[in-house]
Amino acid sequence: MTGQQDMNAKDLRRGSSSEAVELPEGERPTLKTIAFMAGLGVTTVSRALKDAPEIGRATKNRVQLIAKQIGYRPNRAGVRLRTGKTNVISLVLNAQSEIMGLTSNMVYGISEILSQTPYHLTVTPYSAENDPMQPIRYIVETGSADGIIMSRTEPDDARVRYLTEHGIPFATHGRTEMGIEHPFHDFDNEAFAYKSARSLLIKGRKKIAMMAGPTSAVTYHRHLERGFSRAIEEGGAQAILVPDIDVDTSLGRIRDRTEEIMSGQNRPDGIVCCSGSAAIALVAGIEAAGLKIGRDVDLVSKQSSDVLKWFRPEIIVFNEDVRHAGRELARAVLRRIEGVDARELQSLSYPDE
Amino acid sequence: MTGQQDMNAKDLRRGSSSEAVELPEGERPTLKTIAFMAGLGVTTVSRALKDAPEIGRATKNRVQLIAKQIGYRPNRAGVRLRTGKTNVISLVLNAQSEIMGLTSNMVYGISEILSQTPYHLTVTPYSAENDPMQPIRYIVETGSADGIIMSRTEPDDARVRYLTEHGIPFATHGRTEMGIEHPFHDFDNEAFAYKSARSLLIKGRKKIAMMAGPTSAVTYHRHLERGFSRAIEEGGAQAILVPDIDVDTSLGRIRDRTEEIMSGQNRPDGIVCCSGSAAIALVAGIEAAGLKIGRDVDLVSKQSSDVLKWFRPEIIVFNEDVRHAGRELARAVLRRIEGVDARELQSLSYPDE
DNA sequence: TCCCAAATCTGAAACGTTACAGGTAGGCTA
DNA sequence: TAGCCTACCTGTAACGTTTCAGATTTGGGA
Repeated sequence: MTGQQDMNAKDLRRGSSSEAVELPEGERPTLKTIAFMAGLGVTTVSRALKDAPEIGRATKNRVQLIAKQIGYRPNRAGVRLRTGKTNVISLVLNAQSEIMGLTSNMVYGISEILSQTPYHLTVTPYSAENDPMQPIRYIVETGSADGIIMSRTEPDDARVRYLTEHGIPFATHGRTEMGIEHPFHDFDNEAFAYKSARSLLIKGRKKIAMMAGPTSAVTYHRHLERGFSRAIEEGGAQAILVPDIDVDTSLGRIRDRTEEIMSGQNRPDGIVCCSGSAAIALVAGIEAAGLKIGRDVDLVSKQSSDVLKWFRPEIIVFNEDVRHAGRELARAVLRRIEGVDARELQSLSYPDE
Repeated sequence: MTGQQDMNAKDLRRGSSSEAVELPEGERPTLKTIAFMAGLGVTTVSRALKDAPEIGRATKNRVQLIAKQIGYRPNRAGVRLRTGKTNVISLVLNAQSEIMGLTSNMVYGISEILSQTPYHLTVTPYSAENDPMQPIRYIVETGSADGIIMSRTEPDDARVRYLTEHGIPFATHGRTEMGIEHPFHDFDNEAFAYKSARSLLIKGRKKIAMMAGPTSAVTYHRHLERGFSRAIEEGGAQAILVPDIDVDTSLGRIRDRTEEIMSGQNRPDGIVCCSGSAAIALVAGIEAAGLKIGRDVDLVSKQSSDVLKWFRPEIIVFNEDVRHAGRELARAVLRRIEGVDARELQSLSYPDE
């Protein structure tokens, strides 16, 4: 009864004030729309929708029902302006380093998780010429995301330091070595390199080379080297160093350089490669040198799509599930935003044959 | 002089009113900050920053200088709330159809253009199980983007119709056939199929098959068929139909099916393929059937990364520059948002050997 | 001298949301 | 009966921007 009277009183009050509230408006419904329909104040509606304790059970149910019925969705700009919360996760990527499907799978993995939340995903690539800090600084200065996911993590990563200092939630694809605990997901490249080298040793290969990550700059390069060296030492084999090409090198250059090396004196009889597309260029170089995979040399590669599986001649392949990495990273930033301790948001995935 | 006096008067007035404006605030500068510094009203500052005609030259210069000095950037939420303009372009993608680097290159191409504008890029993948309309509807209903870029365009595309009716700017990767003029960028798949088939005919191939786009659903499938048929007819060759596999088929299935076909009676001696990764699976199938590329059968493929260039055995390759497509599409939506006529925003790119 | 127009500038209101600081009604205690 | 607590609800202000409807000043013409 009282409620009903209130509502009428309110209608009148509203109607007489400047703007008349038309109910079946073609516009998007707002809190005001619901408030009018329910005969309540917008404050109450706002609280009812987020299950605040000071609102009665019955009212909550009624408000939530109306909201669902008319398809209410909070206006992001309103929320963002008022609270500063953007509901955006930003993926910061290096535009150069595209290891066959890496970016796409990462994006899809992240989206899988975000699609069940109010979060949107924005993608911010930066080119190699630019400072990797630039997009990060932009996001922080303009407050354009609640959390950041980034790759190409370095042992001493300026971005990690900066974001930690500013208290911005983030997760990295790859680990750091700077004594700062932060959320990450990493593929166990040490295990991959170890297993890869082992599989070559088992085939009787004795002079083994590795095509690693962007030299030393990126942390996983160190992991690869660690696993690789361990296997080499254990197997009493010889490591052949090829420091002048890495995953970032153009495929043409990789092919040419491989041909050179494979035509040289001390050529490897086994190669560990950590990128699917580079592997294809390697094969081209090897064959250009007149050698045959499986006979003169064996090749093990990591891949992040399943293309290499069908590649002939046969390459031993370990899979890195980047989509899974995307899911893990998304989950990690979200939970970090919720305040979960960074140490609980660190995960590793293992090479899968 | 007068200016100076005004400023003092204003400072005083402000200072005495409720909120004291502290200058060296650690917060992000807003219009109010500039207004205070310049001794002007926020309205004037807002107008001065966008070169409105009713503001004096001197004032504009002064305001713009201050803005630059203190690194002012408009608050997106404020603008969005007030004007409804999001400064967001949304890329809507099918998560399944990853034709080797397509997504990444598209994203990078778009970003290249957007990075010089106030626009951000959000990515919204949808899975094959879901209705392709769903993300589109979401964007329109929540007003979460000023423009949309989408791929997998169909001859009669519900999304195109919906967006056109709602007056939302968009650009498609691929053409429609529904009599609606809209911005698009397309790779000339007809020319590609024609040239590809021609190159096989020139090698003396007479029974030619094609691995086309997702059957008939997507427009470019028709273009491929048109170009293909034309070449076949002109060359008096025989087209071998393989309707049960297409680019969306899993690589494993493509390989197996290819082996079947190539082991059969009426096997093709030339194949046109429109996806790089599918080509690799094709080769696997061909070799599994005991045949040799270059001797028993020739293969022409489209590719969107340069991986196939180094693939052995040698495949004839035409390049589709998806990054360029991304740039074109981004430019198209932006100009469409500015109100440019759709017919001026339609472009085609040609196969490049 | 007065009036008008042009050139500049102005405050208030509004977009949709949440936080703050209450307000009211009803029931319970003393 | 008074006083107080609890449960529930409320209006106002604020986030930063742009739009609206003026306000003020200046210069010039009559």
